Amino acid sequence: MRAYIEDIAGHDGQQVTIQGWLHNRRSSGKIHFLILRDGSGFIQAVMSKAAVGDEAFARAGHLSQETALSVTGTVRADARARGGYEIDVVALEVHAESHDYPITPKEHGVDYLLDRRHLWIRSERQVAILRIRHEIIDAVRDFFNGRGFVLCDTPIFTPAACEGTSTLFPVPYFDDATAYLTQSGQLYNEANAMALGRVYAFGPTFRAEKSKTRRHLTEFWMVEPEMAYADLHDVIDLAEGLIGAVVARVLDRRRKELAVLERDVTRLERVTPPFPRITYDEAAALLQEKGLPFQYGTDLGGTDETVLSEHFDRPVCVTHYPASVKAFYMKPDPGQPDKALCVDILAPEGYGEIVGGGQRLDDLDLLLQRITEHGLPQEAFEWYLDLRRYGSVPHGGFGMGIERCVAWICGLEHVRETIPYPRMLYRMYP
RNA sequence: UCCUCAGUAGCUCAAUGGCAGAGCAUCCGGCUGUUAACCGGAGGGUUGUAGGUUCGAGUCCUACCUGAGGAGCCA
Repeated sequence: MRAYIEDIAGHDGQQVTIQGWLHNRRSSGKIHFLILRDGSGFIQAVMSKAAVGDEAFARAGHLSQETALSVTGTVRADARARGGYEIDVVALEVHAESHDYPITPKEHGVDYLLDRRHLWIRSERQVAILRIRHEIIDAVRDFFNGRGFVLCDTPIFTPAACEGTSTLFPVPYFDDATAYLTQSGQLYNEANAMALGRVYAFGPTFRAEKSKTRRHLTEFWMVEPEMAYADLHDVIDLAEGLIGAVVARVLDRRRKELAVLERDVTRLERVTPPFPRITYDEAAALLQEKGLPFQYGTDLGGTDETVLSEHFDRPVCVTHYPASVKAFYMKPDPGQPDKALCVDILAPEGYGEIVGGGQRLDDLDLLLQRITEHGLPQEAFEWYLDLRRYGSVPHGGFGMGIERCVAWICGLEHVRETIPYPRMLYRMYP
């Protein structure tokens, strides 16, 4: 009977066939220990010379790392085994050999591993990370789908460097036209929300910034919800609920993977709403109190984010940034027009910004004024301005970066391990 | 674009300016409970590239290349 390693506990005492690859092998004269992996897990198969005969035993002694094989044997609970079960081998079939597999069970450098990312993802640690990534994405979808949000994706090709701030990737688009890879579905999301009420987009995002830090990729995934008839508090409540639900889901279903990563789960167990909410002014005071060379009125830098997020034991919501450091479409606070109704959520343990969003500017005249102030071409935004001409309502939303979220929940040093094939400033292979 | 660090065997790393080394991987042999198994043996080198200093350079100097971390930048 074919069985997957993740289901092995349900086959105790039965004879099963595992189809997979040889992860590692140890040998002790008349007994081989074969560590198998099949994508769903890892398990130790025990092959004794007495059980399979001299010839088959000798052959198994030469199997190399990542040989594709099927192993048939009896499942047996064993306290000595990691995972609690082993397989006593009665037969072994090799499907394809593997010679000189480059990733040995010893240490390797980052550059070496990234050049072999297509093989690196076979390792136990990388499999754990990618399964947690899957769980996070699944939890995000369930969260929105269960709250009446409609998945409504936004285009990857966009017509112009719309917001005039971040650097975009240009792409030839027939004849003499140039398209740009999206840096955010934000503007289209607002149109979608006016059509469907509550929507979310979930797709890749591209930034051509020459950023070379542990928090940056040139291609990353972002989930962006947007709600009609919503204010800043609704946006913060939603983001808080999402983060709480995602962390709870991973803690509930991916304990094993977190253990592989040696993640301190007590730090994650504390991540329950409500999260602390502070204003930009309060954050600035806190930073100055801690003696950081922070200049009031500017955006928070990487160090500032790290210090702030380490000050709290759960994600912290920072609101009301100066309007001047935020995008043109942010709605100013009626009580203090120089501040924007925006929120950034900083993950704890120094992981920095994972969410950015706020309430959108819904007044036509003020939006026109902002477009002018930012030196943006009004004609490119006519469709966006239409949203204010035909039944404008208070609305808002946010974007959450999946890779930063995965890095935080997994406790990783760098976002490059959070996506199967990271795209970075100087790396596009494999 | 700038700053810092690194580049030596397939991999991870040693080597005071004085014979190019170890562990792992590979191959051969040993071991019936191993957990990155262990023990013994063998093969494996244009020290990133190009110059320079020196009796002598992996080591010091210059330039370049490649990578890493950070800054700037990044709603």
